[in-house]
Amino acid sequence: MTTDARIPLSRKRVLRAAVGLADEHGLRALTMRRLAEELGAEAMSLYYHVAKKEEVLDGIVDVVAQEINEAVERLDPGADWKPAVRQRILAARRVFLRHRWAPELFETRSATSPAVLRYYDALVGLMRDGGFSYDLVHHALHALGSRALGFTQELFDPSAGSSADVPADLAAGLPNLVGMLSEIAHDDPESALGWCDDQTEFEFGLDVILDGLDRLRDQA
Amino acid sequence: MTTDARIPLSRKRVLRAAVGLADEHGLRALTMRRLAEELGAEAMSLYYHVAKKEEVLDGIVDVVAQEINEAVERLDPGADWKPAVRQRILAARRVFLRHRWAPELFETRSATSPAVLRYYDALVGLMRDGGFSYDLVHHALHALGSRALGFTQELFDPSAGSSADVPADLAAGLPNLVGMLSEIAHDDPESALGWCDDQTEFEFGLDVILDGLDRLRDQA
DNA sequence: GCCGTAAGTCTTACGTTGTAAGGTACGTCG
DNA sequence: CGACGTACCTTACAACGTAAGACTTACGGC
Repeated sequence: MTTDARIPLSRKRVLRAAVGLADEHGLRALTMRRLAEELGAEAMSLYYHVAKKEEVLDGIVDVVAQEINEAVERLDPGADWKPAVRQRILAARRVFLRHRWAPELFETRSATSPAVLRYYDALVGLMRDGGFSYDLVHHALHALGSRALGFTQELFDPSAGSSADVPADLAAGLPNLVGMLSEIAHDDPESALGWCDDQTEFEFGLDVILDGLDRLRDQA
Repeated sequence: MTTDARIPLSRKRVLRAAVGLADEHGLRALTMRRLAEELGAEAMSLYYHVAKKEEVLDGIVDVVAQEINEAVERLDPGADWKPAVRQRILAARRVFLRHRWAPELFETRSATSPAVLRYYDALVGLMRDGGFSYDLVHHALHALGSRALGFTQELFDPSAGSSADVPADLAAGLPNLVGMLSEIAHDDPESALGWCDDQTEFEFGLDVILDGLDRLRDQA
Protein backbone atom coordinates (compact mmCIF):
# COMPACT_ATOMS: atom_id res chain seq x y z
CA MET A 1 0.00 0.00 0.00
CA THR A 2 2.54 2.52 1.15
CA THR A 3 5.14 1.43 -1.38
CA ASP A 4 2.69 1.78 -4.24
CA ALA A 5 3.55 5.37 -5.01
CA ARG A 6 1.79 5.25 -8.37
CA ILE A 7 3.55 7.10 -11.10
CA PRO A 8 1.15 9.60 -12.65
CA LEU A 9 0.09 9.09 -16.23
CA SER A 10 1.32 11.43 -18.90
CA ARG A 11 1.23 11.61 -22.65
CA LYS A 12 4.84 10.52 -22.81
CA ARG A 13 4.29 7.57 -20.50
CA VAL A 14 1.25 6.48 -22.47
CA LEU A 15 3.16 6.58 -25.74
CA ARG A 16 6.11 4.74 -24.29
CA ALA A 17 3.86 1.99 -23.01
CA ALA A 18 2.13 1.83 -26.39
CA VAL A 19 5.45 1.31 -28.14
CA GLY A 20 6.36 -1.38 -25.64
CA LEU A 21 3.07 -3.13 -26.11
CA ALA A 22 3.37 -3.08 -29.88
CA ASP A 23 6.94 -4.32 -29.67
CA GLU A 24 5.97 -7.25 -27.54
CA HIS A 25 2.56 -8.25 -28.83
CA GLY A 26 2.07 -6.48 -32.13
CA LEU A 27 -0.14 -3.65 -33.30
CA ARG A 28 -3.28 -5.72 -32.99
CA ALA A 29 -2.77 -6.03 -29.24
CA LEU A 30 -2.59 -2.28 -28.87
CA THR A 31 -6.08 -1.50 -27.56
CA MET A 32 -6.99 1.26 -25.18
CA ARG A 33 -7.99 -1.18 -22.46
CA ARG A 34 -4.88 -3.28 -22.79
CA LEU A 35 -2.73 -0.18 -22.85
CA ALA A 36 -4.38 1.14 -19.70
CA GLU A 37 -3.90 -2.20 -17.99
CA GLU A 38 -0.22 -2.06 -18.83
CA LEU A 39 -0.11 1.29 -17.07
CA GLY A 40 -2.14 0.19 -14.07
CA ALA A 41 -5.00 2.48 -14.99
CA GLU A 42 -8.44 2.36 -16.56
CA ALA A 43 -9.00 2.80 -20.26
CA MET A 44 -10.80 6.10 -20.02
CA SER A 45 -8.01 7.64 -18.00
CA LEU A 46 -5.85 7.64 -21.07
CA TYR A 47 -8.24 10.03 -22.72
CA TYR A 48 -7.18 12.73 -20.39
CA HIS A 49 -3.74 12.71 -21.97
CA VAL A 50 -4.69 11.74 -25.49
CA ALA A 51 -7.69 12.82 -27.52
CA LYS A 52 -8.36 9.56 -29.32
CA LYS A 53 -6.67 6.34 -30.29
CA GLU A 54 -5.52 7.82 -33.56
CA GLU A 55 -3.44 10.23 -31.53
CA VAL A 56 -1.74 7.31 -29.85
CA LEU A 57 -0.90 5.85 -33.24
CA ASP A 58 0.40 9.12 -34.59
CA GLY A 59 2.27 9.49 -31.31
CA ILE A 60 4.14 6.23 -31.51
CA VAL A 61 5.08 6.96 -35.10
CA ASP A 62 6.67 10.11 -33.82
CA VAL A 63 8.43 8.25 -31.03
CA VAL A 64 10.01 5.88 -33.53
CA ALA A 65 10.94 8.77 -35.80
CA GLN A 66 12.65 10.46 -32.88
CA GLU A 67 14.57 7.27 -32.20
CA ILE A 68 15.68 7.33 -35.81
CA ASN A 69 16.81 10.92 -35.56
CA GLU A 70 18.84 10.18 -32.47
CA ALA A 71 20.53 7.24 -34.17
CA VAL A 72 21.20 9.27 -37.26
CA GLU A 73 22.74 12.17 -35.41
CA ARG A 74 25.38 9.90 -33.98
CA LEU A 75 26.79 9.17 -37.43
CA ASP A 76 29.75 11.12 -38.66
CA PRO A 77 28.79 13.04 -41.77
CA GLY A 78 31.53 12.25 -44.26
CA ALA A 79 32.22 14.19 -47.39
CA ASP A 80 30.54 12.20 -50.12
CA TRP A 81 26.76 12.39 -50.38
CA LYS A 82 26.16 8.80 -51.42
CA PRO A 83 27.75 6.92 -48.52
CA ALA A 84 26.32 9.55 -46.17
CA VAL A 85 22.77 9.02 -47.39
CA ARG A 86 23.25 5.30 -47.54
CA GLN A 87 24.54 5.06 -44.02
CA ARG A 88 21.72 7.28 -42.78
CA ILE A 89 19.07 5.09 -44.33
CA LEU A 90 20.65 1.93 -43.00
CA ALA A 91 20.77 3.44 -39.53
CA ALA A 92 17.08 4.27 -39.77
CA ARG A 93 16.45 0.74 -40.87
CA ARG A 94 18.07 -0.61 -37.73
CA VAL A 95 15.46 1.23 -35.70
CA PHE A 96 12.67 -0.35 -37.70
CA LEU A 97 14.15 -3.74 -36.99
CA ARG A 98 13.52 -3.02 -33.32
CA HIS A 99 9.90 -2.08 -34.04
CA ARG A 100 8.53 -4.48 -36.60
CA TRP A 101 5.05 -3.05 -36.39
CA ALA A 102 6.28 0.37 -37.45
CA PRO A 103 6.39 0.01 -41.25
CA GLU A 104 2.70 -0.86 -41.43
CA LEU A 105 1.85 2.10 -39.27
CA PHE A 106 4.10 4.55 -41.07
CA GLU A 107 2.41 3.64 -44.29
CA THR A 108 -1.16 3.97 -43.14
CA ARG A 109 -0.79 7.13 -41.10
CA SER A 110 -1.31 10.23 -43.24
CA ALA A 111 -0.44 12.88 -40.66
CA THR A 112 3.25 13.55 -40.96
CA SER A 113 5.05 13.61 -37.65
CA PRO A 114 7.41 16.48 -36.84
CA ALA A 115 10.25 14.04 -36.27
CA VAL A 116 9.72 12.51 -39.70
CA LEU A 117 9.83 15.96 -41.22
CA ARG A 118 13.09 16.65 -39.45
CA TYR A 119 14.51 13.39 -40.77
CA TYR A 120 13.60 14.28 -44.31
CA ASP A 121 14.89 17.80 -43.92
CA ALA A 122 18.31 16.52 -42.99
CA LEU A 123 18.23 14.08 -45.88
CA VAL A 124 17.37 16.84 -48.32
CA GLY A 125 20.19 18.91 -46.88
CA LEU A 126 22.64 16.08 -47.40
CA MET A 127 21.70 15.74 -51.03
CA ARG A 128 21.75 19.44 -51.66
CA ASP A 129 25.28 19.60 -50.30
CA GLY A 130 26.09 16.72 -52.60
CA GLY A 131 25.23 18.82 -55.63
CA PHE A 132 21.57 17.91 -56.22
CA SER A 133 19.08 20.47 -57.44
CA TYR A 134 15.90 20.76 -55.40
CA ASP A 135 14.05 19.30 -58.34
CA LEU A 136 16.21 16.21 -58.44
CA VAL A 137 16.03 15.81 -54.68
CA HIS A 138 12.28 15.86 -54.95
CA HIS A 139 12.32 13.17 -57.61
CA ALA A 140 14.79 11.24 -55.52
CA LEU A 141 12.50 11.18 -52.50
CA HIS A 142 9.72 9.79 -54.60
CA ALA A 143 12.01 7.24 -56.19
CA LEU A 144 13.17 6.07 -52.78
CA GLY A 145 9.69 5.99 -51.32
CA SER A 146 9.61 4.19 -47.99
CA ARG A 147 13.20 3.14 -48.60
CA ALA A 148 14.24 6.65 -47.65
CA LEU A 149 13.15 5.79 -44.13
CA GLY A 150 14.78 2.40 -44.11
CA PHE A 151 12.23 -0.17 -45.04
CA THR A 152 10.34 -1.68 -47.92
CA GLN A 153 7.09 -3.48 -47.80
CA GLU A 154 7.50 -6.68 -49.74
CA LEU A 155 4.34 -7.72 -51.49
CA PHE A 156 5.56 -10.94 -52.77
CA ASP A 157 7.60 -13.47 -51.01
CA PRO A 158 9.14 -16.04 -53.28
CA SER A 159 10.54 -17.95 -50.34
CA ALA A 160 7.21 -18.20 -48.54
CA GLY A 161 5.62 -20.32 -51.20
CA SER A 162 8.56 -22.65 -51.29
CA SER A 163 7.07 -25.39 -53.41
CA ALA A 164 5.22 -27.16 -50.60
CA ASP A 165 3.15 -24.13 -49.73
CA VAL A 166 1.64 -23.62 -53.16
CA PRO A 167 -0.74 -26.34 -54.36
CA ALA A 168 0.84 -28.43 -57.07
CA ASP A 169 -1.74 -27.64 -59.73
CA LEU A 170 -1.19 -23.94 -59.27
CA ALA A 171 2.58 -24.34 -59.30
CA ALA A 172 2.27 -26.10 -62.65
CA GLY A 173 1.14 -22.82 -64.16
CA LEU A 174 4.06 -20.90 -62.74
CA PRO A 175 7.11 -22.28 -64.54
CA ASN A 176 9.18 -19.14 -64.22
CA LEU A 177 8.60 -18.63 -60.53
CA VAL A 178 9.25 -22.24 -59.77
CA GLY A 179 12.42 -22.08 -61.83
CA MET A 180 13.60 -19.03 -60.01
CA LEU A 181 12.81 -20.39 -56.58
CA SER A 182 14.55 -23.66 -57.16
CA GLU A 183 17.67 -21.78 -58.10
CA ILE A 184 17.61 -19.11 -55.43
CA ALA A 185 17.28 -21.30 -52.36
CA HIS A 186 16.93 -18.71 -49.68
CA ASP A 187 19.08 -19.66 -46.76
CA ASP A 188 18.22 -17.19 -44.03
CA PRO A 189 14.47 -16.88 -43.62
CA GLU A 190 12.91 -14.07 -41.61
CA SER A 191 16.19 -12.43 -40.85
CA ALA A 192 14.85 -8.94 -41.32
CA LEU A 193 11.92 -6.64 -41.88
CA GLY A 194 8.95 -8.07 -43.68
CA TRP A 195 9.43 -11.46 -45.21
CA CYS A 196 12.38 -12.35 -47.38
CA ASP A 197 13.45 -8.76 -47.00
CA ASP A 198 17.03 -9.52 -46.22
CA GLN A 199 19.48 -6.86 -45.48
CA THR A 200 21.16 -7.88 -48.72
CA GLU A 201 18.04 -7.33 -50.80
CA PHE A 202 17.31 -4.03 -49.17
CA GLU A 203 20.81 -2.77 -49.84
CA PHE A 204 20.73 -4.05 -53.39
CA GLY A 205 17.62 -2.06 -54.22
CA LEU A 206 18.88 0.94 -52.35
CA ASP A 207 22.14 0.95 -54.27
CA VAL A 208 20.43 0.55 -57.61
CA ILE A 209 18.50 3.71 -56.87
CA LEU A 210 21.35 5.67 -55.32
CA ASP A 211 23.63 4.83 -58.24
CA GLY A 212 20.94 5.84 -60.69
CA LEU A 213 20.44 9.15 -58.90
CA ASP A 214 24.15 9.75 -58.87
CA ARG A 215 24.29 9.40 -62.65
CA LEU A 216 21.41 11.79 -63.08
CA ARG A 217 23.14 14.28 -60.86
CA ASP A 218 26.34 14.04 -62.89
CA GLN A 219 24.64 14.65 -66.19
CA ALA A 220 22.83 17.72 -64.92
CA MET B 1 -43.44 -9.30 -54.21
CA THR B 2 -43.53 -11.39 -57.35
CA THR B 3 -40.90 -9.35 -59.16
CA ASP B 4 -38.43 -9.76 -56.34
CA ALA B 5 -36.74 -12.80 -57.79
CA ARG B 6 -33.81 -12.54 -55.44
CA ILE B 7 -30.47 -13.45 -56.88
CA PRO B 8 -28.81 -16.08 -54.72
CA LEU B 9 -25.65 -15.19 -52.91
CA SER B 10 -22.36 -16.71 -53.95
CA ARG B 11 -18.75 -16.25 -53.13
CA LYS B 12 -18.22 -14.38 -56.37
CA ARG B 13 -21.16 -12.07 -55.79
CA VAL B 14 -20.00 -11.34 -52.27
CA LEU B 15 -16.51 -10.45 -53.44
CA ARG B 16 -17.81 -8.29 -56.25
CA ALA B 17 -20.00 -6.37 -53.84
CA ALA B 18 -17.08 -6.02 -51.46
CA VAL B 19 -14.96 -4.48 -54.20
CA GLY B 20 -17.76 -2.12 -55.10
CA LEU B 21 -18.26 -1.10 -51.50
CA ALA B 22 -14.56 -0.42 -51.04
CA ASP B 23 -14.44 1.52 -54.30
CA GLU B 24 -17.28 3.76 -53.24
CA HIS B 25 -16.81 4.19 -49.52
CA GLY B 26 -13.34 2.94 -48.71
CA LEU B 27 -11.97 -0.03 -46.85
CA ARG B 28 -13.23 1.20 -43.50
CA ALA B 29 -16.81 0.95 -44.73
CA LEU B 30 -16.34 -2.67 -45.66
CA THR B 31 -17.98 -4.41 -42.71
CA MET B 32 -19.84 -7.68 -42.83
CA ARG B 33 -23.14 -6.04 -41.94
CA ARG B 34 -22.74 -3.28 -44.48
CA LEU B 35 -21.71 -5.77 -47.13
CA ALA B 36 -24.73 -7.94 -46.42
CA GLU B 37 -27.00 -4.93 -46.59
CA GLU B 38 -25.55 -4.10 -50.00
CA LEU B 39 -26.53 -7.60 -51.10
CA GLY B 40 -30.00 -7.52 -49.56
CA ALA B 41 -29.11 -10.16 -47.01
CA GLU B 42 -28.15 -10.53 -43.38
CA ALA B 43 -24.58 -10.46 -42.16
CA MET B 44 -24.47 -14.07 -41.12
CA SER B 45 -25.60 -15.27 -44.51
CA LEU B 46 -22.26 -14.27 -45.93
CA TYR B 47 -20.57 -16.80 -43.74
CA TYR B 48 -22.04 -19.59 -45.74
CA HIS B 49 -19.95 -18.50 -48.72
CA VAL B 50 -16.94 -17.17 -46.90
CA ALA B 51 -15.27 -18.50 -43.78
CA LYS B 52 -14.32 -15.21 -42.21
CA LYS B 53 -13.80 -11.59 -43.03
CA GLU B 54 -10.15 -12.19 -43.72
CA GLU B 55 -11.23 -14.39 -46.58
CA VAL B 56 -13.21 -11.49 -48.04
CA LEU B 57 -10.12 -9.31 -47.86
CA ASP B 58 -7.90 -11.94 -49.44
CA GLY B 59 -10.65 -12.46 -51.98
CA ILE B 60 -10.86 -8.89 -53.16
CA VAL B 61 -7.08 -8.74 -53.43
CA ASP B 62 -7.38 -11.65 -55.79
CA VAL B 63 -10.17 -9.96 -57.74
CA VAL B 64 -8.00 -6.90 -58.30
CA ALA B 65 -5.04 -9.07 -59.24
CA GLN B 66 -7.21 -10.83 -61.82
CA GLU B 67 -8.22 -7.47 -63.23
CA ILE B 68 -4.55 -6.65 -63.55
CA ASN B 69 -3.82 -9.90 -65.33
CA GLU B 70 -6.61 -9.28 -67.80
CA ALA B 71 -5.33 -5.80 -68.54
CA VAL B 72 -1.81 -7.06 -68.90
CA GLU B 73 -2.70 -9.83 -71.31
CA ARG B 74 -4.11 -7.33 -73.74
CA LEU B 75 -0.71 -5.71 -74.22
CA ASP B 76 1.39 -6.71 -77.17
CA PRO B 77 4.61 -8.24 -75.93
CA GLY B 78 7.30 -6.43 -77.93
CA ALA B 79 10.84 -7.59 -78.27
CA ASP B 80 12.75 -5.56 -75.73
CA TRP B 81 12.42 -6.49 -72.09
CA LYS B 82 12.54 -3.02 -70.66
CA PRO B 83 9.62 -1.37 -72.45
CA ALA B 84 7.70 -4.63 -72.04
CA VAL B 85 8.15 -4.69 -68.27
CA ARG B 86 7.59 -0.98 -68.04
CA GLN B 87 4.36 -1.08 -69.96
CA ARG B 88 3.15 -4.05 -67.91
CA ILE B 89 3.74 -2.26 -64.65
CA LEU B 90 2.04 0.89 -65.85
CA ALA B 91 -0.95 -1.15 -66.98
CA ALA B 92 -1.16 -2.72 -63.54
CA ARG B 93 -0.97 0.74 -62.07
CA ARG B 94 -4.02 1.82 -64.00
CA VAL B 95 -6.01 -0.87 -62.25
CA PHE B 96 -4.88 0.40 -58.87
CA LEU B 97 -6.05 3.84 -59.83
CA ARG B 98 -9.53 2.38 -60.09
CA HIS B 99 -9.23 0.79 -56.64
CA ARG B 100 -7.53 3.25 -54.38
CA TRP B 101 -8.01 1.08 -51.32
CA ALA B 102 -6.06 -1.74 -52.91
CA PRO B 103 -2.46 -0.70 -52.16
CA GLU B 104 -3.07 -0.66 -48.43
CA LEU B 105 -4.66 -4.07 -48.60
CA PHE B 106 -2.03 -5.61 -50.82
CA GLU B 107 0.59 -4.54 -48.34
CA THR B 108 -1.04 -5.84 -45.22
CA ARG B 109 -2.26 -9.17 -46.57
CA SER B 110 0.39 -11.85 -46.18
CA ALA B 111 -1.37 -14.64 -48.03
CA THR B 112 -0.34 -14.42 -51.64
CA SER B 113 -3.20 -14.67 -54.08
CA PRO B 114 -2.94 -17.05 -57.04
CA ALA B 115 -3.55 -14.20 -59.45
CA VAL B 116 -0.68 -12.22 -57.95
CA LEU B 117 1.56 -15.25 -58.35
CA ARG B 118 0.56 -15.52 -62.01
CA TYR B 119 1.35 -11.85 -62.50
CA TYR B 120 4.79 -12.28 -61.04
CA ASP B 121 5.40 -15.44 -62.98
CA ALA B 122 4.81 -13.62 -66.25
CA LEU B 123 7.04 -10.79 -65.12
CA VAL B 124 9.84 -13.20 -64.27
CA GLY B 125 9.38 -14.82 -67.67
CA LEU B 126 9.69 -11.49 -69.41
CA MET B 127 12.94 -10.71 -67.69
CA ARG B 128 14.35 -14.14 -68.24
CA ASP B 129 13.67 -13.77 -71.95
CA GLY B 130 15.40 -10.42 -71.74
CA GLY B 131 18.60 -12.07 -70.66
CA PHE B 132 18.37 -11.91 -66.87
CA SER B 133 19.69 -14.67 -64.66
CA TYR B 134 17.26 -16.00 -62.08
CA ASP B 135 19.45 -14.50 -59.44
CA LEU B 136 19.24 -11.04 -60.94
CA VAL B 137 15.50 -11.37 -61.47
CA HIS B 138 15.16 -12.17 -57.82
CA HIS B 139 17.13 -9.12 -56.83
CA ALA B 140 15.12 -7.10 -59.30
CA LEU B 141 11.82 -8.07 -57.71
CA HIS B 142 13.07 -6.98 -54.34
CA ALA B 143 14.41 -3.75 -55.77
CA LEU B 144 11.10 -2.98 -57.38
CA GLY B 145 9.08 -3.92 -54.31
CA SER B 146 5.49 -2.80 -54.62
CA ARG B 147 6.44 -0.90 -57.75
CA ALA B 148 6.46 -4.21 -59.60
CA LEU B 149 2.70 -4.25 -59.10
CA GLY B 150 2.20 -0.65 -60.06
CA PHE B 151 2.12 1.42 -56.94
CA THR B 152 4.27 2.98 -54.28
CA GLN B 153 3.24 3.95 -50.83
CA GLU B 154 4.47 7.45 -50.25
CA LEU B 155 5.36 8.07 -46.67
CA PHE B 156 6.09 11.66 -46.98
CA ASP B 157 4.15 14.22 -48.87
CA PRO B 158 6.07 17.41 -49.40
CA SER B 159 3.06 19.03 -51.02
CA ALA B 160 0.75 18.28 -48.11
CA GLY B 161 2.61 20.44 -45.67
CA SER B 162 2.66 23.36 -48.05
CA SER B 163 3.84 26.05 -45.66
CA ALA B 164 0.42 26.83 -44.18
CA ASP B 165 -0.11 23.30 -42.93
CA VAL B 166 3.05 23.08 -40.85
CA PRO B 167 3.22 25.38 -37.83
CA ALA B 168 5.64 28.23 -38.40
CA ASP B 169 7.95 27.37 -35.52
CA LEU B 170 8.40 23.84 -36.81
CA ALA B 171 8.95 25.06 -40.36
CA ALA B 172 11.73 27.28 -39.05
CA GLY B 173 13.71 24.17 -38.23
CA LEU B 174 13.23 22.70 -41.69
CA PRO B 175 15.18 24.99 -44.00
CA ASN B 176 15.91 22.38 -46.62
CA LEU B 177 12.37 21.11 -46.93
CA VAL B 178 10.96 24.60 -47.05
CA GLY B 179 13.49 25.49 -49.69
CA MET B 180 12.62 22.49 -51.77
CA LEU B 181 8.89 23.01 -51.46
CA SER B 182 9.03 26.63 -52.44
CA GLU B 183 10.88 25.66 -55.57
CA ILE B 184 8.89 22.63 -56.56
CA ALA B 185 5.38 24.10 -56.47
CA HIS B 186 3.31 21.04 -57.13
CA ASP B 187 0.72 21.89 -59.70
CA ASP B 188 -1.49 18.82 -59.88
CA PRO B 189 -2.49 17.68 -56.41
CA GLU B 190 -4.05 14.28 -55.78
CA SER B 191 -3.83 13.26 -59.40
CA ALA B 192 -2.89 9.70 -58.62
CA LEU B 193 -2.37 6.95 -56.08
CA GLY B 194 -1.47 8.02 -52.62
CA TRP B 195 -0.59 11.61 -52.13
CA CYS B 196 1.75 13.49 -54.38
CA ASP B 197 2.37 10.23 -56.14
CA ASP B 198 2.06 11.63 -59.61
CA GLN B 199 2.31 9.49 -62.62
CA THR B 200 5.49 11.41 -63.38
CA GLU B 201 7.08 10.57 -60.06
CA PHE B 202 6.11 6.95 -60.31
CA GLU B 203 7.61 6.65 -63.75
CA PHE B 204 10.73 8.49 -62.70
CA GLY B 205 11.43 6.05 -59.90
CA LEU B 206 10.51 3.11 -62.05
CA ASP B 207 12.91 4.15 -64.77
CA VAL B 208 15.74 4.77 -62.36
CA ILE B 209 15.39 1.18 -61.22
CA LEU B 210 14.82 -0.36 -64.65
CA ASP B 211 17.83 1.47 -66.07
CA GLY B 212 19.94 0.34 -63.14
CA LEU B 213 18.85 -3.25 -63.63
CA ASP B 214 19.60 -3.03 -67.33
CA ARG B 215 23.15 -1.97 -66.60
CA LEU B 216 23.62 -4.83 -64.17
CA ARG B 217 22.31 -7.23 -66.77
CA ASP B 218 24.79 -5.96 -69.36
CA GLN B 219 27.80 -6.31 -67.14
CA ALA B 220 26.91 -9.86 -66.20
C1' DG C 1 -48.76 -37.78 -50.18
C1' DC C 2 -44.97 -37.76 -46.80
C1' DC C 3 -40.35 -37.66 -44.96
C1' DG C 4 -35.28 -37.06 -44.64
C1' DT C 5 -31.58 -34.54 -46.08
C1' DA C 6 -29.05 -30.92 -47.62
C1' DA C 7 -28.25 -26.11 -48.92
C1' DG C 8 -29.02 -21.47 -48.01
C1' DT C 9 -30.56 -17.88 -45.10
C1' DC C 10 -31.95 -15.62 -40.85
C1' DT C 11 -32.26 -14.79 -35.59
C1' DT C 12 -30.29 -14.22 -31.50
C1' DA C 13 -26.54 -13.55 -28.60
C1' DC C 14 -21.72 -12.81 -26.94
C1' DG C 15 -17.35 -10.68 -26.39
C1' DT C 16 -14.41 -6.90 -27.80
C1' DT C 17 -13.64 -2.56 -29.55
C1' DG C 18 -13.45 2.90 -29.24
C1' DT C 19 -15.36 6.47 -26.66
C1' DA C 20 -19.34 9.80 -24.78
C1' DA C 21 -21.14 11.40 -20.27
C1' DG C 22 -20.71 12.14 -15.91
C1' DG C 23 -19.01 11.10 -11.25
C1' DT C 24 -15.19 11.10 -7.76
C1' DA C 25 -10.77 12.15 -5.31
C1' DC C 26 -7.36 15.59 -4.36
C1' DG C 27 -4.65 19.13 -4.59
C1' DT C 28 -4.09 24.60 -4.48
C1' DC C 29 -5.63 29.14 -3.83
C1' DG C 30 -9.09 32.58 -2.43
C1' DC D 1 -13.51 26.75 4.82
C1' DG D 2 -15.09 26.20 0.16
C1' DA D 3 -14.56 26.67 -4.81
C1' DC D 4 -12.03 25.11 -8.61
C1' DG D 5 -8.95 22.67 -11.81
C1' DT D 6 -6.53 18.40 -12.52
C1' DA D 7 -6.36 13.60 -12.78
C1' DC D 8 -8.62 9.45 -12.69
C1' DC D 9 -12.59 6.12 -12.56
C1' DT D 10 -17.44 4.10 -13.47
C1' DT D 11 -20.96 3.23 -16.32
C1' DA D 12 -22.98 2.86 -20.69
C1' DC D 13 -23.50 2.53 -25.69
C1' DA D 14 -23.08 1.62 -30.61
C1' DA D 15 -20.56 -0.99 -33.94
C1' DC D 16 -17.83 -4.72 -34.91
C1' DG D 17 -16.75 -10.01 -36.04
C1' DT D 18 -18.79 -14.25 -35.43
C1' DA D 19 -20.52 -18.72 -32.69
C1' DA D 20 -24.80 -21.48 -32.19
C1' DG D 21 -28.70 -22.82 -33.75
C1' DA D 22 -33.43 -22.28 -35.88
C1' DC D 23 -36.01 -21.59 -39.97
C1' DT D 24 -37.06 -22.11 -45.13
C1' DT D 25 -36.93 -24.18 -49.44
C1' DA D 26 -35.84 -27.82 -52.97
C1' DC D 27 -35.66 -32.42 -54.04
C1' DG D 28 -35.29 -37.59 -54.30
C1' DG D 29 -37.13 -41.99 -52.36
C1' DC D 30 -40.84 -44.35 -50.34
